[in-house]
Amino acid sequence: MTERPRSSASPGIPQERSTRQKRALAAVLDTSPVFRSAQELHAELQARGENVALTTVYNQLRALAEVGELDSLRGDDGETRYRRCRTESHHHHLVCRVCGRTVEVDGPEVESWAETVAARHGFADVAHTVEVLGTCADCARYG
Amino acid sequence: MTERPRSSASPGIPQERSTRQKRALAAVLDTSPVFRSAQELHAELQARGENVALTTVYNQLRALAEVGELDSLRGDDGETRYRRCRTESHHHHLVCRVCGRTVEVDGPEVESWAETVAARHGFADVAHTVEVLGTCADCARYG
DNA sequence: ATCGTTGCAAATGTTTTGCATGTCA
DNA sequence: TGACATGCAAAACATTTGCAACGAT
Repeated sequence: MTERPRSSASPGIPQERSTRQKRALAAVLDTSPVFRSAQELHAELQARGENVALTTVYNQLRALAEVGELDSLRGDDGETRYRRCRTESHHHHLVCRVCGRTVEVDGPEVESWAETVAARHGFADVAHTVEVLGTCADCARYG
Repeated sequence: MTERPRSSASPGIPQERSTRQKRALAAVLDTSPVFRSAQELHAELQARGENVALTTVYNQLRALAEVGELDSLRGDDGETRYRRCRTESHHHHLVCRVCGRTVEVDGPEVESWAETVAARHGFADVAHTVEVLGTCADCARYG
């Protein structure tokens, strides 16, 4: 296996390519403040007249989430929902169980509590998930 | 529709029945300190020589969790894991990502933080999920 | 004898994968 | 052109459901 330099790309590092489908999905995600499932996003694309295969939506969402460009959330119904990250820093979510509206919140108390609790039990490399679920003001009024 | 009193049961309230399968599953759950999936529990039953259909395991787990006898947890892999409740009161979990060991922890800070954050945004009927994931001392040493 | 329970088979629903074809660079 | 992306069809999973047979009370 004699190696030979490629023309203009580092070996092994795959190139991202811009496609209509990626752009369309990105556009939908950009205008979507709440978490949405692959199916919902796919439906939205259809509604916009963009034909993108469901498979592709899945593939993209997974890839984007892996790279950290999307926040993902697994619901009780088994669906994974995605949303574009807004804040760079670590944060948590306050989700309305009725309309799905999401507010990003941070919580120094929680961070330090998690650290403390973990340390007390000898745990290292600590990560944590915090989700607060409730009924937002609007939904409580009319729901 | 003339009504007539039944011999010994209130109408509409179903009776629980004790079966070999239920007992077997309960036994496994009793000796299981960590969260386990339906599949794992089913395998364990097989290993013990108890033939219980996977369907039944699923049915039971769902029923038990509904009644609040089991804590359930949805993992990133899409599997739901179950474990017998230990504490009556509200609590959270500190889970070792390597061996799955679980410690139950409580956190007044978190509770009040969740309340506060939700209230600040006008959310009602607040529930929250908190999970701390880390590597426990043993696994960190040898892992 | 009743009526909850079981468990097979089949359905459901989400997500992944194989692979031939399309397309950006 | 050539590597990555797409998308159909089908697989892979976890879980649920229909329903006939079973068994605890």
